[in-house]
Order: sequence, then structure tokens, then C-alpha cells
Amino acid sequence: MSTAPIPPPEPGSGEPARRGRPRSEQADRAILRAATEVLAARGLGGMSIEEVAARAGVGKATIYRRWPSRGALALEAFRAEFKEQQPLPDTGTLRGDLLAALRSWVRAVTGSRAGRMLAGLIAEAQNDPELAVAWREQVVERLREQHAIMLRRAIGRGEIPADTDLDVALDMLYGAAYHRLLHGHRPLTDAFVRTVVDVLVAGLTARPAQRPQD
Amino acid sequence: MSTAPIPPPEPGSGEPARRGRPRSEQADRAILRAATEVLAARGLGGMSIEEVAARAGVGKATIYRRWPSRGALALEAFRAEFKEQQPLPDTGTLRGDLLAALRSWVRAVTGSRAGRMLAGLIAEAQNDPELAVAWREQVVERLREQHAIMLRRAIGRGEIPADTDLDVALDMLYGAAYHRLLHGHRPLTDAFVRTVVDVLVAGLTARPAQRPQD
Amino acid sequence: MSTAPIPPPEPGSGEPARRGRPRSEQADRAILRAATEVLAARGLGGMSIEEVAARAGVGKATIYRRWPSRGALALEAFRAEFKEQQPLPDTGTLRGDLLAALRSWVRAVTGSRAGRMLAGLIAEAQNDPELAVAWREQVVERLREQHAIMLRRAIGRGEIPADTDLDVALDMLYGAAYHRLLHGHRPLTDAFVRTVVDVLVAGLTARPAQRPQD
Amino acid sequence: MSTAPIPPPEPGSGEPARRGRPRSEQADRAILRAATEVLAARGLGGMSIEEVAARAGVGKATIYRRWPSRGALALEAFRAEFKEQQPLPDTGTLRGDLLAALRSWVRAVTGSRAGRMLAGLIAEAQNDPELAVAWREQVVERLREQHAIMLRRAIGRGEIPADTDLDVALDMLYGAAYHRLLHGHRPLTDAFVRTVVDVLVAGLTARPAQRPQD
DNA sequence: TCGTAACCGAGACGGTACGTCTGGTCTTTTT
DNA sequence: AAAAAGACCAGACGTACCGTCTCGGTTACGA
Repeated sequence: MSTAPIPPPEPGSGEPARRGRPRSEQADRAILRAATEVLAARGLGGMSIEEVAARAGVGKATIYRRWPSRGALALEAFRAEFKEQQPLPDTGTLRGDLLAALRSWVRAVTGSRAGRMLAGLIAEAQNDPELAVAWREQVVERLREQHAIMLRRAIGRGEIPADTDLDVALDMLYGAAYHRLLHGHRPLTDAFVRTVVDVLVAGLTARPAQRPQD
Repeated sequence: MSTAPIPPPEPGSGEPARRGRPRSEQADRAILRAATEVLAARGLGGMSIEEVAARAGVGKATIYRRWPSRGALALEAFRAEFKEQQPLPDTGTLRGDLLAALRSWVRAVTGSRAGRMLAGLIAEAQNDPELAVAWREQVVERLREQHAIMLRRAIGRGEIPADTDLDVALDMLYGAAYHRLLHGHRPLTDAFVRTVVDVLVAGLTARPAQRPQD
Repeated sequence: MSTAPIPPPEPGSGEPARRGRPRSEQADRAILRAATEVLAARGLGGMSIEEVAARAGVGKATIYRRWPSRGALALEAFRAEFKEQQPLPDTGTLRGDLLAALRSWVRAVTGSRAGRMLAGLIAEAQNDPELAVAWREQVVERLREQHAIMLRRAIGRGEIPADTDLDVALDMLYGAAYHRLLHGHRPLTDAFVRTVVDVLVAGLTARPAQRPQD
Repeated sequence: MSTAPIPPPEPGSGEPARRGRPRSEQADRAILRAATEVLAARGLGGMSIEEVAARAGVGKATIYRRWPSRGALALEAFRAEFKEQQPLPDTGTLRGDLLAALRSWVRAVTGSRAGRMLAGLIAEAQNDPELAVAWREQVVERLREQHAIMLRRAIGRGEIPADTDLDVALDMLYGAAYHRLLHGHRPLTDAFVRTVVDVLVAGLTARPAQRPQD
């Protein structure tokens, strides 16, 4: 059903005492390592379960027992690679926070492997609704909640209006960055980061005098 | 090499006079129609050359003779579907122009089939460098040039500074929209369009007092 | 190595006293019952250890601890099914004995399950040399010894010559029957049984005047 | 449905002119050669489509396009190997004919590869009803018709009664031989051949005085 | 009464082969 | 020379079983 890693059976009540041979954590690690290597080398589109299994020294069924699809495996590999690279900055100003946050995103994404994995996952999610849900819930929403904190702190400091549309603000900030990542029409430079943040901060700060309703 | 449709041979010298049976324009149309149907029904990930050929009543080679890959065919089908839906508005104000442009993009993308095709093409381009180039050159850059005109007119009218970074402005405008399209975490409502445009216009308009350099 | 049921360890000297938990006779019975059911339903080719284990409510290792292969298990199930159905007739004449023996074989083999098991075992033995040996030693030779008794009694009575080749006689008698069972080209009717016995008895009885040696 | 080699489509009427690329006869040959090799080396139980395809340098689908199952392929390979080895002798006496026929069968079966293929096919047919039908129709019945000719000639010569049950006679002759082949309990010697033929001829020749009806 | 040994059911393990599907190419006859 | 048709080689798909191996637990014997 879902795209989450398949848990071992008998999640049970108080003390269920799982039966049968337990899942091998060594196989877990070998599979994720192999998947990460293949993803870095050839991208998600070029990753086959067959190859990951061979490279990890594992039977295919051992992978299918844990993840329902190629995308689900890639998602977990990506999360392991990406997660602690995204700290929540607290510099005292909205501009400083956004700069730090976007910079660390860009650094993660342009450095080695996370960028290719990320692009591949978004691509896969377009054709795999289960993965799309997992991607949204486990990556997108989780990051957005983190980042919304920065904006709420700015509201608390009076830097931006209390009725600021946080969703749109985040869409503009990260949307611009994803745009360059996925289309590749312009590079993800630091100048880009600074300008995006400046325009966004200015746009959020400016008193919206009177917006016509057309 | 490229992903452009393959032209009939003998682009020729002074004496074109192509020999042999000419390409069937009926086959062209049948292929594009079949491709468009399959794309609308199952997305690019679910489209196989095999199926398009069968549905168009055409041999696979007849498709490969014209387009080098699944993505190239989808790109042409998309362009036929999408192209004249994107007029260049001229309302007299930057805000009006951006609103009109983004609205027509959103309308095209949420209505009918273009949205699914577009997402599928971006996905495919992540795994097909040739298609990525074609996508950039034939769709992204072409639209950006169109839209840059609106921004240059605004500069001409003195609405925004002359040194405005047009690339970043467009990335924020369309990036936010692509973001919602590809991740599906929030809907592409008209309120979204208005807020994006308002924040962007405000951000571009505001005098950048003193930007610290960090 | 062999295909015999694996005996519990400690075949022991003077002091048997096997340690550890003894084999569960209930498991023995459940496995053989399940195997017999599956064999009757789908034949040996359609029987998997996996299914027998599941149906018997037993772990696969519990089966492998007792029998080294699918064929060995099937052989034991067959023997339990087949054994006491083959009495040694003693009617006073060779013809009467052979008729009774072949009739009871045909009855066992055309009735319910033994026929399918038998055919499946012969098939399996073609690809499993261990099973072939076990089959020969435990089924074929044992039956032949039984049946040879009938022929020796006929020699004793003077019905057939003392130098009759008993092996060939048995091969002709049962070979004809196996032939129909395995190829299915003709049915195993009682008329068939009678004719085989008549021709064989006549052939054995006739004084072989002078056989040319070519 | 059947187990016959799958014919190319459009067997057609007068002049159908089959369309599309024709089946590659080179592939036909390579597949049959590879199958024969594997069968000789490991028997039918040890032959996988995967290996035959690899050894023939052919895609698996190219095999499945021609033969519906492993058994069907093996059957064709066997027929090519076995066919012209079985002449129809005509020595002038029943005994001479039967000796010659059974001797050439034994020679084919104990020499080289046909014996292993034959045993494997009979085994496979026990678990594959389609193959069983094909085996019966294409091998068993065809040989029986051939061999029945010898018996009918003997009737014509007055060697055996006109109401002899030819089916039973053939079952006893070949049944005895198959019996030794499949069970391996005794070797297929020439002495065996002679004794079988002698007993059979004597049994058929003897005037059946009065057979009781029990 | 304890410890140790062999069993038990369950189920994961690394593998092999299955039969299907699609990719992109090649080879026919027909237009 | 291009068309439709369909076969070609290649190889991934997800499934089913193989025979072995861990688990937590049970049941016997011998110390």
C-alpha cells in the first residue's frame, strides 16, 4: 500500500516476541550502501533492483521484503544521505536565517550525491503516486515545518506581518532553487541565493498598501 | 545525437529532389495523436513506444525514424498541446502582466493534459540528458525570453530598478508554481497566484536600502 | 547421501540414551498426511516442500531434518499408501497367481492416489540418482522378490521350465502394465490383464524347441 | 494450447505472403543444438530455458515464441535425434523382425544421448498433460503403427492367429524394455532382447487351448 | 534443579529460474 | 525509399521455491 519501508511483522502489543529469524541489519546496511552508490553513479532512472541486489550481495527478495518499489528504496537512501545536512539556523534576523538555510540546501544539493538523488526522486514521484505521497510527507512537509519556524520567529520579532502567507513564502524561496536544480537553465550560485533571499525579504517586509482585488 | 525531431534526409544542396517514398504526414499525425492520448491517460512514465505504435497503427521503426526517444516524441506532443496557450500579456502594469501570465500558465497546467505531460517531461529529462537540453532550449528558454519582455517593459516604465536580476525574478515567479505542480503539497489556486505576484512585485519594487554583504 | 528417511542421531552403542528433545511423532504424521494430500491433488511435480510444511503446520527444517529431498518424502508417503495392497496370491496355478497379482497392482494404481504417486516417483527418479537407488531397492526389488516366489512355485509344480528367466518374465508382466500407466496410450483394463497373463504363461510354458542363436 | 512447436502466424490460404520479418532458421538451429547439448549433459530436469538461450546466443522470448514449454522443446530435439534410427525391419519371420526392431531400439537408447532424453521426456510428461498428449501422438503412436506392421505381416504369413491382440503384444515387447530403461534394475543386454522376443513369439504362437474366463 | 542438547514453528537468508515485457534494431513484403 | 509487420538480442521485472540459517521457546536427559 504505502511506500514506507515494510516493517517486520508482528508490530504487536505489549511484548509480542517477534517470531522467526529477525531481519538482518547487515543486509539493510549493504542494500542502502549499494543503492546509494548506484544512485550516485547512474541516477534513479539507471538503478535496477537487480543491480543493487548483486552489488549488495543480497537476494532480490531480501530487498522486496523491505521496500515495495525502487522509489521507496531510493527515498530511504536519500534521507540517510540528506538528513542531518539541514540544520535549522537561528541568526537573529530573517535574512540571516533564510540565507543560511538556502545556502545549506544548495551546498547539499550541488555537492556529490544528494542533488542527483533528489532530482531522480522527484522524477520518479511523477509516475509513482505512492512514492509521491511518501515524498511529500517524509521530506517536503518535514522540511517545510522546520523552515516555517524561521518565518514565525520573524513574525514574533515584528520583521514581517503576522498574516504573511508562509506557504507562499517557502514556495518562492525553495521553488526558485528547485527550479534551477531541475531545469538546469542557470547555476545555483551564491549570488542567486543572496538575490532570492533579498527579494523575498523585501517582498515580505513591504507593507502591502492596497492590493487591488482583480 | 540531439532530441529534435529527425528531419527527412537530403536537406540538400541546390537540387533537393528527395528520392523514394516521402514520409507519410498521416503517420506523423496518427503518432502524435496516439502519443497525446497515452500521455493524458497514463503519463510519460506509462507510455511505451510499443503502445503508441500499436495505437497509431504504425510500425515502431516509423516512430524511431522520426524521434530518437520516447522523451523527444513526448516533447513534440507537449509543444503542440501547450504552445498557443501562453500569450504575452500587456496590461500596462507589471503586476497586471505577471498576474495574467502566471494565471494562464496555471490554467494550462491544471486544466486537461498539459500539466501531466509537463511533469512527465521534467521527470524524463532528469534521466535523459539529450531531452534535458531540448527541454531547456525549446521550452524553458523560449518562455523565459517571452516573460523577460514583461520585466523589461516594467524597467522601461520605471516600475522596477534597471539592475533587477530578471533571471532570479522569473525563477521565483515560475519556480514557486512548478514547485506546487511537481510536489503537489499545496494546490495551484488563484490566491496563490495573487500572493506570489504581490510578494514578487513588492520585493522587486522596494529600494534595496543597504544589503550587507555576508 | 542416501534417500532413506534420516534417523534420529546417536545410533549408539550399548548405551543409546539419546539426549535432547526427541523428534515429534505428531510432526511425522502431519507431514506425511500433508504430503499425501498434495501428491494426490497435484502430483509430485506440483508438490513443494514449502506447501507441505505450511499445510502440516510445521517448519521447513522439520521436514529436511527427516527427509533429504522431496522425492524421499514422496517415496515414504507412497510406501505407506501402497504397501499392504499387494498381497502374495497362492491360487495353485501360475495363471491364477499372475492374474491375481497383476489385478491387485492395476486396482491399486488406477484407484485414487497410488497411481499418480507412482508415476510421479518414477519421473522424479529420472532426475535424482539417490531417489532412483532408493526406489529400486525399496520398491522395485522388494516387489520382484515377492513375485518371483510365484514363478518359483510354478517351477516346483512343473508348470514352467526350471531354467526360465524370471527377470524377463517379470519385466514382461509388469513392464507392459507400467507402459500403459506411464504413456497412457491405452487403458489398464481387465481384458488387458488377462491377455498379458495368457500370452506370458503360454510363452513360458511352450517348449523352446531349438532357438537359433542369431 | 498444444505442445506442438508454435507455427509462424498466417498459415493462410492460397498465397498469403506472410508479413513481417520471418522467423530466423538460424535461431531455430542454434536453439535445437543448444538444447540437445544441455539435454545430453544434464538431462531434461537439469535443462533451463535460461541456459539454452544463453548457450544459443538467443533471447528467451525467441524460444518462447517457438515452443510453449521446456518439454515441447525437448520433444523436438529428441525427435530430431531419434527418428531415422528406427527402421522397419523385414526379415521374413516374426522372430527376426522383432529381434531387429528391439535391438535397434536398445542400441539407440543405450548409445549416446537418446536414452537420457527419452527418460527425461517420459518423466516430464507425467507432470505436463500437454506434453503427454504430444508424446503419445507424435512418438508412441507413430512407433506403434510402424511396429504393428510387423505383426500384421506375421498374421498374413500364418505365424500367429488373426485375432492376436497387437496392442498387448507391443506393450509386452516394448514395455519390458522401457521397464529396464526407467527403473534401471537390470541392464538392457542382448540376452534380454532375445529372451523377450522368444517368450513373446512363443506366447503368441501357442494355440490358446481353452482359456477359462475368470 | 539445573544445564545442556536437540528439537520445535516461524521466517529471513542468498540464490536460481520462471515467463513477461519493453527497448531499440533488423528484415521481410508492399506501396 | 519509406511503409506496416513482426522477429531479433538483451535484460529487468516481480514471484516462487530452493535448502540453510537464525531466532525465541520447549522438552527431554544427565549431572
